[in-house]
Amino acid sequence: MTVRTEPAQHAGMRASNLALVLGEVARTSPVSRAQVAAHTGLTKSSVSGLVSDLISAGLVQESAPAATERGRPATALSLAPGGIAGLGLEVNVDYLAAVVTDLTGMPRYHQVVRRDNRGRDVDEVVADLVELARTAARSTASQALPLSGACVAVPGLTVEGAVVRTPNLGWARVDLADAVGEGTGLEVDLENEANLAALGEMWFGGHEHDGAPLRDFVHVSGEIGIGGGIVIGGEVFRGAHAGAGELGHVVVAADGPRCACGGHGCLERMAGQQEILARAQVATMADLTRACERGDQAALDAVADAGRHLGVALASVITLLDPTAIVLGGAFATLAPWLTPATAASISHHTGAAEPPRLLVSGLGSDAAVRGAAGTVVRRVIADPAAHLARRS
Amino acid sequence: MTVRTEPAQHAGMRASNLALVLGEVARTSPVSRAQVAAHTGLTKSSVSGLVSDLISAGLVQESAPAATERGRPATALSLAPGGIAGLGLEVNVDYLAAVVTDLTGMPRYHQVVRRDNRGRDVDEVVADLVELARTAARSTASQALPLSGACVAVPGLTVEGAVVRTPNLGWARVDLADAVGEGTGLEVDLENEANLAALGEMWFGGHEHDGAPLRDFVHVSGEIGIGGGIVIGGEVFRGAHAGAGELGHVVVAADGPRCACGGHGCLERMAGQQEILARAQVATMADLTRACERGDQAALDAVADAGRHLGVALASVITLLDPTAIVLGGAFATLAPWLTPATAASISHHTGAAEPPRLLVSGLGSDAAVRGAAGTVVRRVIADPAAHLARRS
DNA sequence: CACTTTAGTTCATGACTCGGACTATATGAT
DNA sequence: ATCATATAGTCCGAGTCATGAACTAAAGTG
Repeated sequence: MTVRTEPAQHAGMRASNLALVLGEVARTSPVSRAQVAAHTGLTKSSVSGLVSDLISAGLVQESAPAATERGRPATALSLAPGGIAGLGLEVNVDYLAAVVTDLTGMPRYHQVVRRDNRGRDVDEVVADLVELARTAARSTASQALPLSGACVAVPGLTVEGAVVRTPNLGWARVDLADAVGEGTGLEVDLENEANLAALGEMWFGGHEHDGAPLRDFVHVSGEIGIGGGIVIGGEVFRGAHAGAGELGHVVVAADGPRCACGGHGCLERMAGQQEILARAQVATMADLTRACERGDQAALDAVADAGRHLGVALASVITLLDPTAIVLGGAFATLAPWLTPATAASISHHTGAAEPPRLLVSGLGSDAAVRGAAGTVVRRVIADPAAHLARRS
Repeated sequence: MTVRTEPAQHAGMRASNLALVLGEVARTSPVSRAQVAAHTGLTKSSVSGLVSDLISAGLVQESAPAATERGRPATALSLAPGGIAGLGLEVNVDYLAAVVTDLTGMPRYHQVVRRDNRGRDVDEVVADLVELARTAARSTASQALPLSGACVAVPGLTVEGAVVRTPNLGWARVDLADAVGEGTGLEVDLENEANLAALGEMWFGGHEHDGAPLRDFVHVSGEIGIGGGIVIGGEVFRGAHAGAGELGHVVVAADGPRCACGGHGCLERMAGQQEILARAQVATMADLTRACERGDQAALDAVADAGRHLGVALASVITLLDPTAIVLGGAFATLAPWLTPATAASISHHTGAAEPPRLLVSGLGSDAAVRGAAGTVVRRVIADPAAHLARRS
């Protein structure tokens, strides 16, 4: 039922099959050419030709023949770790970060610069980010890894390479993609931090559902604000104006107080960090965690209450989107031991679903977004190797 | 970023281009071959060949040459009204319905049988539906219209041709697709009534956004229950287990009473027909409409209150899904004059969105789902004409 | 050491689309 | 009238790419 918009030509056929083969290699490596042929439905001869293109492009490598049961041993194919790499960057309220990931998803460079960026001059922060990116690029070059591009995680709404607004950072109309692109010479994309965290969690979080990686889930990131990333069929769901997934502003109390967003009774207003800290009567998240650990009742009550509100929001998410799992990330991951019991109870109190989604806890912490950003770059090459071949020829 | 799963072969290339050309003809008819070539990016010679296949398959027809500015006049192409047709069926709480639609979307047969199907023997109702389908098929045959298939709208959850559960009809595990298929000799699909109503509204409702048909919206159908259909990029969004879009069970009152679904404070429990009628102290929806028309305060209050609750649910839908519009259908369309002011106010009270989606009212009434069902069948042929060519050869 | 089994390559065949040459049919200028 | 120009559509040779069968390669088995 998909509306087709592009003509199918011979080049497109080859591009599609290159992607098919490379995707198979990425998913189940090591594999032989014969296995790829069997899994994809292509013939052995076609696969041979396609693979030789991918090898000469440096995206796939052959390794030592592995003996099979009988017959001629298969030459194993896998993604080439030295083929290309992707640069992930992140601007956030209290840190800047950079990560370089190779084709296999392995991190090859990692740097975090902690500093409160609220109130700082925007140009200064951008300059810091560009410097961080250039250092990462130099390190990558010294490893003889060509960078394919960069992706920046931003805690707010982005449209076509520009930051439109970031509620908790106070930015508006910043041409961040251009700035980083000029500073590094790379193609740069911008994307919402919550969406990238969700993707990072999918690719690198190690969660599984029925033996396969999660493909339909909602990722909740409790940073200063509460963000949400919706992943459907392995892809981020953005809505009509790239504003989808704003879990923090789902209504959890119809008669609730006014939120900074202009609405009333939003989840973020009722269960955001500010509210939890105030109710627990502590100053920082670290203090809150310590208070919970020593069994402080005010802290435990504040967290449980936030968990209940979170459950109300998630109940609506579950009935509307029917995901297979919910992943709690950011501060919610840290608070999970005291938060999730209340959340799970609240979800089941508010839904009648026969098959409730699983409630998982993120293992990546605050790295999820940068790693997702770097992953986005290399995944793009895996999804369309023909474009990469065309660029380097 | 899409994961490719099928090899691209020559036949697939042609199939894709047939769909591309037919889609162009469907979208902008009448068109000339030259225009199709310009819009699709295919060459004139390829388009000629593809069009001649589509004409000999009876899907496209040539009409009289229309004079252009200069040069040789173009032969106009359009969808053939006599090519194929789709049968849409609907089982609902208080009626059965059948509609036949030709390729152009024009209804060629329409029949509704009103009768309360609650409590009736399931086999009897199925037999009635099959009889309705056979009568429709006979009428279609007498018009020399070949039926391509059928689609049944069901007020509940369906999985692979079987009804899993219908809360308001009390059915469970009914192999409806098989029953109708055996009775008519057609390929039969089952689909949720709310989803089909949303599609019907998109294809036949006449709504527009920026000059183009709506492609990202949420359709709310207020029948006995409250259903929701989410359309994203022109396609129904189903979620991981086909359970997405259950707007009726979004939480609108965290401390609300228990709902029939097992949850608490669901929209349907707070603003469903049962609740509205009870609060307005009238017996039927017709009575309610009359009461509203003559300005009865209890009725007006009951409807406004439902509108407020609906607004809370829609506020969450808007922040989560970011649609371009909300379409109110079913009973909500009838009650729109008294309902929408409260709903719109409630939405803006609970969201801080800069660009609130438009709140539209359905023009199709309770026909939306059957027409959507019939449309689904013909759209499938338009989206994949190669499959149709293969079947008839 | 022949036989079987599996992996991967080679090459002729065929199904496409492309692109340019060609025909058809109109309008407008001379 | 006649020619130039513009546009629609067809025809056919050329090029691209997957297929499928025959072939080579490299192991294990009896």
